Amino acid sequence: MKRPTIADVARRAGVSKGAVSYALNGQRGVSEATRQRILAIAAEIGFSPSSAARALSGATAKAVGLALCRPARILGIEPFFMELISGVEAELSARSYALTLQVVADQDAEIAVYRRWWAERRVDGVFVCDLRTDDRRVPALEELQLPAVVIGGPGHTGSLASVWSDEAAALAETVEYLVALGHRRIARVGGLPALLHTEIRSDAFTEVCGRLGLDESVTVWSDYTGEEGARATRRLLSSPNRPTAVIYDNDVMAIAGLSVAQEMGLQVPGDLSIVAWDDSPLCQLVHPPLTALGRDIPAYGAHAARQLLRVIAGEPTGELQDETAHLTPRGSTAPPRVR
Amino acid sequence: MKRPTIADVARRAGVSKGAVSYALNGQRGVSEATRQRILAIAAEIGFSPSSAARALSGATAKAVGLALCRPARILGIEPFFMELISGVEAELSARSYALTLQVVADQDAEIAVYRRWWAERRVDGVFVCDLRTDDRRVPALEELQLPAVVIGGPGHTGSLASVWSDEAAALAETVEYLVALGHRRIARVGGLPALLHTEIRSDAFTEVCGRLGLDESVTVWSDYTGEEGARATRRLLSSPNRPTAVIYDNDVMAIAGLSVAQEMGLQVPGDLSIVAWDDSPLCQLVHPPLTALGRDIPAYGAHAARQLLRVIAGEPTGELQDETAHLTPRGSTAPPRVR
DNA sequence: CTGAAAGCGCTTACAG
DNA sequence: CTGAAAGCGCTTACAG
Repeated sequence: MKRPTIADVARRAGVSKGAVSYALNGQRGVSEATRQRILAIAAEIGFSPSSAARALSGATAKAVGLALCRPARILGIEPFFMELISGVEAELSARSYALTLQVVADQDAEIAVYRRWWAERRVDGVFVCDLRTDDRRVPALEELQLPAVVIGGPGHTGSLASVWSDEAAALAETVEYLVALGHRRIARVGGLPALLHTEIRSDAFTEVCGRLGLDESVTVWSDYTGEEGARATRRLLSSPNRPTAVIYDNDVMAIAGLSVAQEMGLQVPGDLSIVAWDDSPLCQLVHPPLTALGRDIPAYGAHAARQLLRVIAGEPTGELQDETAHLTPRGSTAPPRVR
Repeated sequence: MKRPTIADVARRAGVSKGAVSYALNGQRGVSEATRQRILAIAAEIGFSPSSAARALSGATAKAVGLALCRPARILGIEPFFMELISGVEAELSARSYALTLQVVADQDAEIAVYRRWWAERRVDGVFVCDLRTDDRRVPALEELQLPAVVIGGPGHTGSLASVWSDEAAALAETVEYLVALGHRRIARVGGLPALLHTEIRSDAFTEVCGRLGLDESVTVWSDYTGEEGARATRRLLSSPNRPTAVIYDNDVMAIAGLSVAQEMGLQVPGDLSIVAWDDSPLCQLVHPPLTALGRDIPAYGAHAARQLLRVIAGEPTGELQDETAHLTPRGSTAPPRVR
C-alpha cells in the first residue's frame, strides 16, 4: 500500500501543496470552504503528514521523551510509573504528541540519551523523574536548552519547569494522625536516600517528631523492594522497644511489612499500625486493608504533560504545585494496645 | 546551542557529506582510516544524524510502536506490562531503536493509531498485545503491510510474526500438581474471556479436568482486578461444595483471593490451596507466599523485540515459541485437609 | 486567497 | 575511494 502524500491531497483538491499545508495546520491563507474540502479529502484517503518531513522543515517533532532509570524488577512492581505514564499519555495523545520511552542504567546514560535525542531532534522535550538533591541532569538539560519538566521538587530544578506535591505536609499529617490515635513510638521505612523526595520526607519526619516530642522515632533505609521492606521491618520489630506504628515509603514495602508482622505473630492493627505511602489498589487487596497516603497519579502525569507542552510552546511556566496526598484510614491503623 | 549537522562533520574532516554518511552507516565507500577519523570527529562534536532527515531520505524511522489497550488502573497494578516493556526496551536501545508508547481506549482506536503511525512514517513496526480470538487488528496490519509482531498465540496471527508461550501445557502441569496433592475440586478464576490466552487456558482446563475425571471443576470469569478476583472468590467459597484449590489467571486476583479466604476464616493452604499465574515479586510479599506459575517476562519482551527487528529487516520469521511457564511451589499449596 | 520555490539534513545512485 | 547532485515530503516566506 502506497502512503499518500501531501501532493496526492493537493492534486485531488485541485490546489497547491502549500494550501494543503495551511489547511491542515489551521493557518490563514485558505478560505474556510477550501479548508473543509481539503480536510475531507485528507481524511478520505487516509493522509497524515509525514512526521519526518514535518520535523525536518523546522516544525516540531511532535514527540516527547521519558527516560526511566530503575531496574526492571522495581519498575514492574511499583504501580506509580505505569499510572504516571498513562496520565502523561492521555494528555499527549489528545494533542497528537507521541511518547518515546527509554530505560537507562544510570544518570550518565540518561544524560547521554538526552544528548542523543537532542542531536537527533527526536523529541521536543523531556520529563525528568526521580530528582536527586544534586542532580547532574538539570545542568545538562539547561546547557542543551532542551525543554524539560521535572516531576518532583520543590527546588533543585534550576531553571527548569516542574510539577511537585507537598510531601512534607502529607508526612506531618500522617504522624499527627498516628499521635492522635495514641502512638508515641513511630518508625519510618524510607526509600532510596539519594532521592530528593526521600530527603524531604526524612526532614519532615525529623521536624514533626521533634515538634511533638516523639524522641523514640526512628527511620531506617530501604530501596522500595519487598525484600528490603521485609528486612527493615524484621529489624524494627525485633528491637526491645519496638515501634507501635510504621510508615512505609511505598505500598510494596508496606505489604511486605504487614506480612512480616503477621509472620512474627503480631496483630495488625492491635500490636502494630501500618501506613503505606502510595495508595494503589494493592493496598486494598491485603487483609487488613492498608491505611494509605494517596493522590491521583494519572492526573499528576497529565499535569506534567500539559506543563511540558507549555514549555515547548515557549509559554511562561514555573513550579506547579499539584494536590497534596491525603490519608485514607483503613483497617491497618488503630490505637496501640496497652502492653 | 546549535545542533551539529553532517555538514559540520564533513567540513572538519575535509570530506564530502556523502563520505560521512557512508562512514557512519558502516557502508563501503570510505577507507578504514578515514572512517575512524570521521567517527572520532562526530563523537567529539556530539553529532548524531537527525532522525527526521534520515527517515525522510528513505531509511527507517528507527522507532517501533506499542499501543496498550487497558485502563490506567489495570495497567498500573499488573507488573506484566512494565516488565515486558523493560525487556523490549533493553533490546531496542541496544540497537538504537526508540520505543513509542500509546494508550488507546479500544480496538478501533488502536487500529486508527496504527494507520496514523503508518501514514506519518513514525514507526517501522509495531507490537500487538492482548490478542483476541477474532482480532480485527491482524487484518488491518496485514493490509497496511506494517511490520508487526504479535505477542501471543499460537495461531490467530494471520501472516504476522509472533512470539508465544505454551499456556495449555503450563495449565495442565498445574492441575496435575494439585491432583497429585490430593485435590479433586479445583476452580479457576479466569481473566477477560475475550482474550485468546484466556480461551486457551479455559480449553486446556476443560481438557485436563476431563482427562483426570475432575467433574466438579469450575471456571468463573473476572477482569484481572482485585475487586473482581475477590468477588469471584467469595462466590466460589460460599458454594456448598466449595473447591479445595483455586487457580487465578493473574497475581493480583490471587492475592485478593487469599485475602478473602483469610477474611472468611479459612486456612491457606489447609482449607484452600491457591495458585497464581504470573509470578511477580508480589507473590512473595504476602503470607503465606503464593505458589505461582512464572516465566521470564523481560526476556519474552526482548525476544519479541528481536523478532520485530527481524521482520523490519525483511528476514524470514514466523511463530517463535518462548519458554513455558514453570510452577514454583510455595506456602499457599498443600494437600487438602480432610473434612 | 493562491502558486512557485527554497530549504530542512540526511541517503544514495551516479560519474569520476 | 571521493564529489556533486537529486530527492525524500513537508513548511513557509515571497510574489502575485
